[in-house]
Amino acid sequence: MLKISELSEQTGLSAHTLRYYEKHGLINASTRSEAGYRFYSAADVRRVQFVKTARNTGFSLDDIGQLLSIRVDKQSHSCQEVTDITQKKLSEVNAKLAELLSIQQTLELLLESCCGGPENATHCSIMEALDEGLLRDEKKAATKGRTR
Amino acid sequence: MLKISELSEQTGLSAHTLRYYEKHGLINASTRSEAGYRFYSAADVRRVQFVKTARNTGFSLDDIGQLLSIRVDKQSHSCQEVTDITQKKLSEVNAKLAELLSIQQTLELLLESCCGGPENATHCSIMEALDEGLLRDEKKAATKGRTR
DNA sequence: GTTGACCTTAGAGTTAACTCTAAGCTTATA
DNA sequence: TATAAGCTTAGAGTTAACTCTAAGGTCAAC
Repeated sequence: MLKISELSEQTGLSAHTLRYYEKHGLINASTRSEAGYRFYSAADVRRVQFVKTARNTGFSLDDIGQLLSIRVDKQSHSCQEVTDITQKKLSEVNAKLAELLSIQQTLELLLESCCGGPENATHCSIMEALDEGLLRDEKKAATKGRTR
Repeated sequence: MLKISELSEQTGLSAHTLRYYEKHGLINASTRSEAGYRFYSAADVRRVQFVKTARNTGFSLDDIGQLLSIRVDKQSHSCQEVTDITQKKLSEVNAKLAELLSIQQTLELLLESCCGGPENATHCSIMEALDEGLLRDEKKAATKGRTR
C-alpha cells in the first residue's frame, strides 16, 4: 500500500493532481487509514498508470472517464466503443494538425520574405503581409507583384 | 466612420470581441459620438484587420500587441524584432506539431491494432496497450510479443 | 411619443486541467 | 515532547481568449 506521496513519486503525477483526478472520479484510494490518509493498492496504481498513459496519448479526462468505465467491465463493452473514442480523438488531432500545419507554412513564408536584419521596419515584408491580409500574395501577384 | 456593428460585419469579429480587444489595448475607436458610441475610421479598420490576420496566423494577443507597437512606429523598430516574434511563434508551433504528430501516430497504431467490432472488449488491444503503457510494445517484443 | 434595435459599462461565466492556499490534523524522528 | 514533514479538506487562482449578462442610455422609424 502506497501513501499519496509514494504514488506521486512512482507515477510522476503530483499529489495535487492525484487528488484532482480523484475528485473527478477517475481514480481512488481503495483504503484509507483511520486518520483518513489515502492508501493505494497495486490495482490502484495500475489504474493511475492507465490514466497517465491515456493522458499522454492525448485523451481528455472526459475520454479517460469513458475508457475507465469500459476497463472495469470489459465484458459489457465492445471494441467498437473503444475505437469510437479513439477515432474521435484522432479526428480532433488531425483537425488541429491541419490548422497548425497551415500556420507553420505561413510563418515560414513570412520568415523567408523578411531580411530579419537591423534595418528599420519601414518596409518589413512581414508587417506588409500582415497589413495586407497575407492572402493578397496570390491575389495581388498580378497587380502588384511585391516579393521580398 | 463605422459603428461597432458595422465594423463587426466588415471584419467578422463580434462587437463583444472588438470591445474585448479594445479593453486589452489592441484597438481603439478614434472618435466617439456625444453619447459615447464608438466610431471607427478607415485607419481603425485597417488596424483591426491587421489584428485579425495576425490572429489567423497563430499569434497570441500578446504577440499582436508587440507587433502593433512596431506597426505604429516602424522607423524605431528593426526587421529583426519582427522576425524574432515570428520565429518564436514558429518554434512554439513546431513544438506543438511534434507533440501532435506523435499522438497522431500512436492513435493510428492503436486503431490499426484493434478490430473495432461488436465483440466485447475483454481482449481489446487498445485497452491492453493503454494498460501496459504503450511503450512496452517494443520493450516486451522479446519477452512477450503480443501483437494484434 | 413609443417601440425596438442598438449602444454603453462593469463584471461574471466558460473551458480544461491543473495548481495553489489556508487551516488544521497525523506521524515519524530526535 | 516537540518539531518538522506530510496528510486532510474546501475552495480559490491560473491561463487564454473570448462570451455573455444586467442595467440602463440612445436613436431611427412609425
